[in-house]
This record gives sequence, structure tokens and C-alpha cells, in this order.
Amino acid sequence: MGLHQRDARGDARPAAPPFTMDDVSARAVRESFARLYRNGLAYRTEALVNWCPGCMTSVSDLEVIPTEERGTLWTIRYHLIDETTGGPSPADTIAVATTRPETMLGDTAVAVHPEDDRYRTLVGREAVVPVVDRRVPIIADPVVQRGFGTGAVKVTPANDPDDYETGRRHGLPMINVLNDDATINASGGPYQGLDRYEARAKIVADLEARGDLASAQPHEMLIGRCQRSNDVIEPRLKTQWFIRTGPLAEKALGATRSGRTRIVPDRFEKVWEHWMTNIHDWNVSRQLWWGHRIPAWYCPDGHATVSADPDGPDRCDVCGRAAAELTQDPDIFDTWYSSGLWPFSTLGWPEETGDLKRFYPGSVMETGYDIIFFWVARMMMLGIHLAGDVPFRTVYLHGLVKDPYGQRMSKTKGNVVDPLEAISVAGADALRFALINGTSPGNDQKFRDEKLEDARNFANKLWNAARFVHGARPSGIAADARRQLPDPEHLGPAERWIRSRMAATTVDVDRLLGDFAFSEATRVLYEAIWSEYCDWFLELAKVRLSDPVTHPKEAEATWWTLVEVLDTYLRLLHPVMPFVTEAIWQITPHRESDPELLIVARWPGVGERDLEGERQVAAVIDLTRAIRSARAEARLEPAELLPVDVAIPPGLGATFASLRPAIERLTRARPLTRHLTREALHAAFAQVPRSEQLIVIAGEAEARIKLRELSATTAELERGRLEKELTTARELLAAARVRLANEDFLSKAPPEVVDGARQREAELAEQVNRLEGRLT
RNA sequence: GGGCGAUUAGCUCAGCUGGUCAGAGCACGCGGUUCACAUCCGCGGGGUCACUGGUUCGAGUCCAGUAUCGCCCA
Repeated sequence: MGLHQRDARGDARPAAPPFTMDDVSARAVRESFARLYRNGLAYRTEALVNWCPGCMTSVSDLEVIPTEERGTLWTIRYHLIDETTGGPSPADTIAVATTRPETMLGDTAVAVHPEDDRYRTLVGREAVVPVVDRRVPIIADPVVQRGFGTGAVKVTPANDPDDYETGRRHGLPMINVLNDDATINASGGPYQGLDRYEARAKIVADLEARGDLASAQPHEMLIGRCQRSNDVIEPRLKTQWFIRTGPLAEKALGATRSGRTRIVPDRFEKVWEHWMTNIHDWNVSRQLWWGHRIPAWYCPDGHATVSADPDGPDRCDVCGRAAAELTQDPDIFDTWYSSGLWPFSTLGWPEETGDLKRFYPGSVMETGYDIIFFWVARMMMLGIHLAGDVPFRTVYLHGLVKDPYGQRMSKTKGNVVDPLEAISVAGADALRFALINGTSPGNDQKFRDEKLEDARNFANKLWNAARFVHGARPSGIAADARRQLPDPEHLGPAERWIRSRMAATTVDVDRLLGDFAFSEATRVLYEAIWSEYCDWFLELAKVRLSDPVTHPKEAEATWWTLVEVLDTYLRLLHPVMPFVTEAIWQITPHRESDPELLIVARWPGVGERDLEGERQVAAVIDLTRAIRSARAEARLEPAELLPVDVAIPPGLGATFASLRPAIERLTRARPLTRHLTREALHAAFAQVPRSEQLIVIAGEAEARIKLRELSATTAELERGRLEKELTTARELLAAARVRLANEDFLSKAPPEVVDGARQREAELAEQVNRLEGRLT
């Protein structure tokens, strides 16, 4: 993780990355446990734990994966004790069903449902567990499912969670039958030493031989397997340390309910609630060599002493025996225990350090939803209790990165994307962008190479745009000039347009990041940078900068605009693509007040929108697009210069005039002639045969492209294009009219919506009108 | 058994508080030696927004139900 974090650049990290096994953490582990023990929240007891015979350790409930598997349901006859003879009755039996016959070695009862008439008379009598010939009571307990198997079950309190509860309710003896390696222990009599499955087979065979096996049927069931080793987990009785989670969970719930900590997306609060309200005590003892040793010592009498001192206690807390007679618990803590301390142990807790005061609680915990219980829950419970406040204000949960087919990545499947490889192929920025762009809160994403490629292309695009900006510096500006804002006096419409768009983008990005909509934020930036800045502004600026009639002051204003917008987008994009933005920023002019590095540079403020300016340039862009489209669809020679006449309404006149050179270049128009009205345009073309012109309609503006002559196919293409436009326009118009014909709409919809619809209708009618005029 | 999520162009996915929202990228088709970029540029084709009802003047957008897929918990 440390390696990846460095290569992918985790920005927020101290000089020496903390580690859960270092000394600071070890001290926090000892101290925290000592406090929990003092507060009665840590206790040692013999209880049922999940035992993994492969890992030779206990594991938490969360690490037991219920797996659907086909097993066998055996029905076994237990002989009743004959009340007159006091011995087993050859004929009277009670049949019990089990999927784990080997556990019968530890049976201490047979249970039936109290209202099950079949067995009512048997309750209180005794039966004999076959094979081990142990006499056990027949008890009634409502947890027994009457419909399952025969309605009677064997009870093995030391090797089954449900039976454990039953055993406690009825005060039954608990006989553990398994060794650590899942072989049968001394309680198993003749089966001692056999592996659990060998014992099962032998017991079944023996039962059959005795005639006590009633049936064996295939059975679909859930088997708990170890998350780590995939071994079948054996519940068994063990003396271990537990954390009393009840009071801790209560506080954690209080924090989310009161909003002191918010979970994003909020649907996970339900999951959180459910889990926290049904939480069991947490078994923290692990029988592994790697981890923090439990700071508990025992005297020869078995008294426990918990000490935060790394050298251990001076004496037994209970009987006062000397330290020399004490031995430390050989077990270590569950890894999630020290991880749960992370938010404050890394800040020096239990010392009241400056870091702790300043950085605790943290603001946002960002992690995958799959470890909300493993980790987030633990941090919350321990943080609130030990550090006195919630560890973070917001928990942001992201989804999982899946393979292209939606499968969970796993080493055994071999479908894992190695981040380091992805970085070497496409770069860390591309990897980060692809991951961030592809995710929405709490939802999984399928990761494909195409996404990485796209992100790499975007980084490349940005880099090249920056190269252009640097190369286009007007001679009047020194290479090492301090950054200036463009002189408002000399801005053209394009400059005002992009600055206004930049303001809009900044507002959007701010809002989206605030809402944890990271992928939307990257999408907005992608669009702003590629489609607005590169595709349009750079092209418009290029023309203005290279046009000999451009005044030097205007060229400088344009260049400073290029720099300003680039600078802003670098800042906005930096959290997502730290490397390329920093590299570009380093060679971009800065202000006096800017720091050395982009990473610590100020977040952009929001400039003013110029909506009318935006609208005007958008109109010019639409016209340019429409002319290009008409040319392309008529299959005209792309490079050929053609005379273009445009009708530009007075309102757009100044903008048009200013951008005229750019329009000429982008549409290959020469000469580009402006008419004040459509009528004037039409009049100018009155004598031009239909076969020698292309007609372009773009909003308020209109254009004609003069050709020598349209070939037959070109004319057909042209006509097709216009007909298609007309068809769409008519459809839209019809829809708009239907809407306006609705009395309810007029009376109930907000006036501005109605006005918008009216305007739209008028525009469409106008467009249809014009197209019809051209086509007849 | 309980809960949650997904279902929108061939593919991967956006669509916030219901009113130009039917979009993007990739893929595809046509064209391009424009001095930032072919990791590129221009143009284009393509979707009854899973289904059925309902609420509303108006619904991918809200409600109910159904189907399919996936996940979590028991």
C-alpha cells in the first residue's frame, strides 16, 4: 500500500508514513486496551469462537464467509432411556437430523419444540447419544424449527453457535470435541486423533452398522469458510479476550444519528444502523505470531493483569504475586484492533500532542464500502470512547473496482489490474483520473483499459495545450514575466466567453466536490478543458494572436487569458492529476503571491459570469459548426476556400466582426461577406441558381456557401441534409405546439416555463419556415 | 428470509432538488499533411431511458408492483 500510495501520489501523507506495527502504535494499543479493561469493556472468558483449523487461529464473524454448498443431512436414531429398566430401549428412539454427525461426540441434549405434539411426551426423558453412549436430556426450546428434518435436533453447545445459546439457556454441559488442528480430542473416545472428516465418515459407518442411521439425504446448506484460507470454520469453545461492544456501538450510533458523523452515500446509514444494533461482542484474540501482543499477564492461579507498561505489570493485580511469576498471554490482537486506533494513534495518542489537538477529529474518511464494518465501525467505536470524539465528520464510501466483466478482482482469478503496471503504461495521473472518473459514490466500477487510455489521452491533451500556450507568448511579454490578469480593456468576445465559462466551471467543480460527486467533477473539467478551452478558445486565440491587424495590447490580453484559464484549470484538476498539472504549472507564469508548488497554491476563486457574452459566442460557434457540417455533408473538398455569405442580426454584429478572422479560417470561407439581414442575404443570392449554393441555418444566423456548381450527388446530399433538418424541426415544433395547446399547462406551469416554451415555439416555427422556403 | 443497488446508444457509464435531458467516452462510418496534440482534428449514423400501473399541466427523473442481474446481512 505504501508503495502504491507513493507512486500514485497520495498527497496527504507525513514524511514518515505511519505503520500499525510501529512503536507509537504499539503504545496506543497497550494503553487503549488497559483503559478498556479498566472500564469493563474488555474481558476474558471462555466462549464460542470461530476457529480456522488451517490458520490455527480464531477469526471474527466478518471473516467467516457463508458459502452455499451441497452436504448431507443424516437422520440418526437416539435410543430413549426406558423408564422402567433405566437402560436404553431397543425400540423407542427419537430421530434427530444433523449435517455434522461428528459433533454428536459433544452432544449434551436433544431438543424439540415445546409445542410439537409429536414429542410433547418425551420432554424431560433421557436419550442415549449413540457411539459415545452418553445419557442426555430431551429438552424443549422454541428455537427448534419443527419443519426441519424430524423436528428433533441434537444439541452440541461447545461446537455450534445456536446450540451454544440453547446450552446456556438450559445450563447444559459443554463438551468441546476438537483439537486446534480439527482432529478429535479426548472427549471423542474411540475417535480421538481422527481428522474431523475421517471421524464423520467413521461415525456414519458405525451408526449404519448399529442400525441407528435412519437416512442420509443430499442437503443444500450454508457452510462458513475462512475468508483467508477457505477452510471450513469450526465454532468451538475457547478462552479469549473480548471487547464489550454494546456501549461502544451505542455511542457510534448516536454519532451517526445526531449527524456528528455523516455517511455518504446516505443509504449506507441503514446498513450501518442494522449492523450496529445487532453487533456481537468482539473477539480480539488471535493465535498468530504477527501482530501486537495482548498486554495481559497471568499468575499461576490464573488471575489476569492488564498493563500498559511495555515491561509488564509489577505484580498480579489480584493476588500480588511478583512479576517473575507472571506469564504474558501468547495471543496477539485482531489486526482491526490496532487499525481501529489509527485515526488517533497516528497523531500520538495517548499523549495530548499538538497534532492530536489539531487534526482530531479528521474531516473525511474515504474507503470502500466493503470494510465499513471491519474498519470504519471499529474506528468509530474506539475513537469515540478513547479519544473523546468521533474520528471523522464524514465517511465517504466508494465502490469496488471490478474487472471488465464485473467480477471482483482476485489474485486467484488472475484478473487483477496491477496499479504499478497501469502507472508504467499510462501514468499515475491517467490511473487516478480513470478511477475517479469511473466511480459514483457507493457504486462499483468495471475497470477497462479503454478508460485508462482515455485518461492518458486527456493528460496528453492538456500537456499539448500548455505547450501551445507557452509557445504563443507575444514578444511583448518576457519569458519570465510575472503572471498578470488580462487587461479588461483589450478583451475580445472569445476571451470574455472563456473567462465566463471558466467561472461556471469553477462553481460546478466546487459544488460537485462538496457533494462528493468526484466523477461528475472530473467530467465537468474534462469537458471544459477539452471541448471549450482546447477545441474552441485555443483555435480562436490562435487566429487572434497571429492576425497582423491585432493590436499588441489585444494579443497580450488574449495570451494572459490563455494563461489565466490554464492556471485555473490546473488548480482545479490538480487533486485528480497531480503530476501533469504540477509539471505544467511549474513552467507557467505565476503571480508574486503564488507559492513554489501548485499543490499548496490557492484554490481558485469564482469570477463573474457574462451570460450575454456567452450567448453571443455560442451563437457564432453554432454558425461555424453549421457551416462546417454543411460542407462536410455535401462532401466538399475540405481545404477548398469558398465564398460564404452570412446574415448576422445586429445584436451579434460586434461579436461577429471581432471573430470574423477565426470564422473564416475555421470554415475555410473566402471571402466571408456579412449581410445585416436575412432579406439582404436572400436578395444577394436571388440570381444564384439553387444548384450553386449551400444553405445553412443556425439559430438567428443564416449562411449561404457559393459553389461553382453542385454535382448531382452533391445536390442530392444537400437536399437530404435540409430535409432531415426540416423533419426534426417540424417534429420539435409539433411537440412544442401540443404542449402550448394544453390549457392546464398554460394555467398551472410556472410562467417562466410557459414563456420559454413560447419562445421555443417561435424559434422552431421560424426555422421550419426558412427551411421550407429553401426546399421548395 | 430481510435489506440495498443496478437495468439509458454496440460497449462502459453521466443525467443533482421532475419542465431544450435524451448525453459523454469508446467502438463504428465518412473526411483530414491547418505551424499544441494522429495519444490528434472535422463531420456523421445510432436509444419507444427493463416492464406495468399511478401521481402530475408535464416523468429516465417521484410512487407502487413485476422481471433480470449483483451485493450485503441472517
